[in-house]
Amino acid sequence: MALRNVLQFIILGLLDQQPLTGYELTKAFDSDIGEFWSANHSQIYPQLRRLEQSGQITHEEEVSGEKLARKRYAVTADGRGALNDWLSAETEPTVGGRDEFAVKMYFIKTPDDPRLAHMLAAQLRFHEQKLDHLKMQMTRKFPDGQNNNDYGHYLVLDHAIRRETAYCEWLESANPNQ
Amino acid sequence: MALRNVLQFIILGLLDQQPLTGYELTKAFDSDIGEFWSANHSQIYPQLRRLEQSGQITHEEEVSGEKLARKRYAVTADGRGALNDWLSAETEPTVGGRDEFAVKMYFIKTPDDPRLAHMLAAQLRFHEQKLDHLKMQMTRKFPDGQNNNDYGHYLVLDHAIRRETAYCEWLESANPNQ
DNA sequence: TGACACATGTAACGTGTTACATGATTCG
DNA sequence: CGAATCATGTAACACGTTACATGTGTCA
Repeated sequence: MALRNVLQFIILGLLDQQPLTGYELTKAFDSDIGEFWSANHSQIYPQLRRLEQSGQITHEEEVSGEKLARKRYAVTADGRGALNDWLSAETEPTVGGRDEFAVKMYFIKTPDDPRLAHMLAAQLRFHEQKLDHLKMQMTRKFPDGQNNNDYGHYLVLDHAIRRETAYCEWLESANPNQ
Repeated sequence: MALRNVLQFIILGLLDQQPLTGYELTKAFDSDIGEFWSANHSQIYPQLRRLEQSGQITHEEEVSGEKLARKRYAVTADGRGALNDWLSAETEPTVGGRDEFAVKMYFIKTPDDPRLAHMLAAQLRFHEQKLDHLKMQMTRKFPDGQNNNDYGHYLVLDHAIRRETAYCEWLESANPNQ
């Protein structure tokens, strides 16, 4: 299977919700969507150029202040078509995402390994903190389960919370001193 | 943070368990360890060459039949040192592994979307099957919780099972018709 | 003798990260 | 007026996937 360049579709999807600048797109990958896909501005700007050249997006210059011109991009009919084709296509399930810590654990031979407790504790601190942060976002954005107009957003947050919960439970269960 | 070339350490770790050929290393990434890291032979053979050039591994020629010479690699003292340094170093926690399906879900606006049920069902079939497979491996390799001599192997299997369980539960909960 | 697994390598390309580079706006 | 953020771009490099390429061993 050829590489599909998923980034282009994510950009189309974000621009379909509302027109955005490259800078705003970049920030979007640091929030909710970043839980399951990330990208730097150095990938985004060239991709925007290619999407515009192929007629899937257009931009308007927006001037704020004296000189600063930013480009606000919007999806064209063509782009919306490509987005819907992508959404409707069968999705190759994700297999074996890379996890350096899990691989390190594979090389720990016995529960007595003196490094084990510290390694687990460090990861647990991080993932517990992340879980807290995600739960706060959930209560802030979806108080009392209101999610009918923004279901996808709710789904990925819920997914991330379940993932981090399972990760923490694994880390706790892996500690033989508990 | 510079890219750390994790692959080299995984190879060292696998060779530290027992000497292996490039072909056998390649197969290792299709089994247990493949749940959290994968690599093709086209990455492995060049990496073996580099590891040998830097003195971290050596190889012996092994001839089977008339002509077929395979190279069986083993870790040197240097290599074992590098492996232990890697294992002992702090591990940058994994953030936001890429998941194309989760990203697609982000763009589903409402629970009424006509594509939703089919999308969820297809993923659920896959992940349920995978979960079954993992559970079978677990009972086959660790009947009655015997894992003291192969703890890491047990840990990653357990991790993969928890991950797939959480994934399935998410997919089921995301289906509004249930 | 044909298919399939074993076995090793290189080349081309796509994707992702880090670093380089520049300048404007806002707010204290 | 200095720092932080807004804003856009390119270049170099690292990593990963797919395709190309070749040959042996085993078993039906």
